[in-house]
Amino acid sequence: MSDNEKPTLLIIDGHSLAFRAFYALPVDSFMNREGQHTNAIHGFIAMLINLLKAEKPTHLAVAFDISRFSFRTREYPEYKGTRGETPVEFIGQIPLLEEALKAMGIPTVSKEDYEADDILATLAKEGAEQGFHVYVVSGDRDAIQMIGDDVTLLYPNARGVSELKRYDRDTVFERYGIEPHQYPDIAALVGETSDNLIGIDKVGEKTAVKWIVQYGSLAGVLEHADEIKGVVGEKLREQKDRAIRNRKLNHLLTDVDLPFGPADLERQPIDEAAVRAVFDKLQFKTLLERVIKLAGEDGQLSESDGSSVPTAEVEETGIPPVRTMVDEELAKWLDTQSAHGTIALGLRVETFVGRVTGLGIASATDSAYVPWETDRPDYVALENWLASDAPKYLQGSKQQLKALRRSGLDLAGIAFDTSLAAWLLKPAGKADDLASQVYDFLGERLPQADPNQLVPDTDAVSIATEAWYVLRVTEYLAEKLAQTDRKVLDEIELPLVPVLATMELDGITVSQQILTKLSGELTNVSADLATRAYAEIGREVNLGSPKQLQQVLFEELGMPKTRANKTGFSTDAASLTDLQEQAPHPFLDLLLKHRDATKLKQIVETLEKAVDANGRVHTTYDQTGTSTGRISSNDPNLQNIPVKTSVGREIRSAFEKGENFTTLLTADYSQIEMRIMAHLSGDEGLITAFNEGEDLHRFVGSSVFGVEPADVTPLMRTKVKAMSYGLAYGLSAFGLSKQLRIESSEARKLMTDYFDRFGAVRDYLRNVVEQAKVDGYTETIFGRRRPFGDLNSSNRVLRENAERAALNAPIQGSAADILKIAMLDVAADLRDQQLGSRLLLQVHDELVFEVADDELETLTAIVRARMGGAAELRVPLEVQVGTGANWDAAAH
DNA sequence: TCCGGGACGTA
DNA sequence: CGTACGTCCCGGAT
Repeated sequence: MSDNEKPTLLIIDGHSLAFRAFYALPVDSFMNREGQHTNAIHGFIAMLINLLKAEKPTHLAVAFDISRFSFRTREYPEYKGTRGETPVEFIGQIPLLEEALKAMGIPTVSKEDYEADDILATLAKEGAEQGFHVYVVSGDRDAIQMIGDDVTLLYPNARGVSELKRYDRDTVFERYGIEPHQYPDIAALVGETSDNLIGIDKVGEKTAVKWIVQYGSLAGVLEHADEIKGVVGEKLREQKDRAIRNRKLNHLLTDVDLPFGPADLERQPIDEAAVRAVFDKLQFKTLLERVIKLAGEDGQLSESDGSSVPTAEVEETGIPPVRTMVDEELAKWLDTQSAHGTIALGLRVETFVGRVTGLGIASATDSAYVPWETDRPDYVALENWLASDAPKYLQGSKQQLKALRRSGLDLAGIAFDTSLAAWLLKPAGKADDLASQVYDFLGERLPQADPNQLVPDTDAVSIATEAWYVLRVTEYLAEKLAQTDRKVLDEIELPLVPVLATMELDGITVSQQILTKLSGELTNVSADLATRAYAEIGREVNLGSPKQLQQVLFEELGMPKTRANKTGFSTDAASLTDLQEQAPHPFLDLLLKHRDATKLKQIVETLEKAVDANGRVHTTYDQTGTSTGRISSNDPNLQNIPVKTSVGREIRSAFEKGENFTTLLTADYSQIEMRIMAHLSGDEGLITAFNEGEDLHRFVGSSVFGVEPADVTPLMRTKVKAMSYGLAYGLSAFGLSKQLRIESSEARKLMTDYFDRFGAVRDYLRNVVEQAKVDGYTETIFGRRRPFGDLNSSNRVLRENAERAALNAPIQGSAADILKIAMLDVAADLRDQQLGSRLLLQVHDELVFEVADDELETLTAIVRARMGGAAELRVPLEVQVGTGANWDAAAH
């Protein structure tokens, strides 16, 4: 029997969810005419509606604790003793909630002397045995032990209750590295503050997991307690009774005697009259509509289709009514509204807990809601339309494309994205969601509709109405966008969306083994360095606290003051290095090394957490993350993986080729920004340097210092290199002198000599800023604009900051454009030639590929041709290619 | 729990 | 007194 044929049992820990809702929603905004607070009830029911829509359970129940006393408090009176008094506003909400649930036909269950979690555990076990797929909703971590092949836990995120996270065996393994049934063993060792259960001192999650993996269970750990070395071992032996007690208490009973079993919990029709009465008493008007509508959709209510918005609203705003459609009606509607796929429609994908639950599709005059259920045969027309080139307008298309792909659907024909367009118009600051765009651009209010919202504080409009708003925002933005930016949107940004989405979904293999080894080593190294550092100053400080370090360095050790910052004096690496010269002290060196080790340790540990069940790490690229046109990478950031030090390169070596691939291939542009400067400035000297010079910096050095290339010393080369790179950032003589640690007079002379030889570069850089002052924006080679407001500011700091940014923008931005074009061209070749090799990473001037068997030669040729030919400049674009089994080995 | 600042990794 | 990012930790405010 496949999972989607199985009956679904949804069971909820009522108290824990109501309590979360209570803290998530403002108490004062929810009160009925009798002065009864209702925020917890409102939040709970809103969440419940979402769950019913998303999971479509066939059976369900809500379990409640009867009191805060149970067999556990009898055995251990301190159990849950840290919990304060129940807030007075919460009192009275639970009975009302139970009343509302009863009216909705939802069974509630509780039992004297037991906690709700015991009831859930019993029902979960019975349900799984009887062929159900069970969803347990609980905010108690002990519920993890219930998870199994047929039991999924939905757990509210730490951040309030706005999202539920799905935990199955795989996610538990990813998160903790153990099987769900082992979780109570971990918790017993670590302790659980919210239950007032104290664990073994010095034992955190990491240690507990290590032990349990090694010895299999808590019993195994205790058996081998004598073998465990160090302070933790002693603590374990001293305090093992705590773990034993904790384990006894956190074990959930699975044999509670209940008056009914899972099969008796079939969903019942709602009692509409009773629901109206209770909801009226609670003054839940919008929730009432949603409950009635939901019952209608599920066929649990005969009348009221509830699927169209009130006509009054239509007259006020011009929003077309939403029609819910499937099957032939949908097929026909799609064909008509899109005029056989020639007219663009607004599209919006509704998701809940990462799954597609519905689609909103809109034309200017009509909108449709399509509930999404897997395995429906009649979506062929919809699937064809989605996968076709028929134009669609979206907001935030990449995320929705990914959701569709995960649900087995493909999406093509992305013809506009209001997020990308708004970013091109104004590339600074954070990207706006649809509601903000509707407000900012149209001046209308769109009730927030976060698809993952567990407790929406307002009623969302239909996803179909959102799709209609996407069309309207598109209309506004399309008119605002400059011709040049429109071209960038159409030819670069929009086609890049599916390329980035694929890269994100593919991910890259990262070796857990290497990371684990590194993290162990770095932990030891940093602990050792810390101990030695403490010895030097005779006390322990938090080496990660700049404030405490200031105390040590400038007050206790009386060192000379460094560069000032807002909190006192800087303790950054440059300042510490300076100090080491002026007032040598062994502490400084140890501190620097400790910083180094802990930083790398953090990076390794962050990466470890990001590895998925398939051993791959998936970043998210932010296409609207920069003001220059670059893309940024986050969660985790794979664009700042260390490379400069040897330990850094070890981290890089953990990035490996995938199992069915022969090698990784990296390709990067050499000196792309300098080449762009040569192109844009037209400086003959620099152009010659690129066309003839084997070693650019040697060539430039010979010119600046007036010696033969062969006579350029390493020192001269270093100076010229720093000068050249600094140019594109607006480096000053002062900055150059500091970086090279030379006199400012020498730095000034270096700059003068440089510009004597490469005068057109100076003229260009000046001209960029002058032109930007007139135009109010800069422009890249491909027409990407970046507006500047502060170039004529009377505030010198603001103005000069803007000047440097303006000077850099066309250079960094053009380089970004070029790599994006290269990515598109390479991706097109890979697709057209049906190759198995895949583009995995982008790091501003570098691409990383995974090479399929027998494709190395073909891919190398494609990469060289496409990257080298991405732009026609007055200097060649040089591409360096390297291969190897891991990212470090593939570097050249 | 949130937020700014400091520090530091990358191109 | 060098551009563009993201993430971690700390510490003070909430």
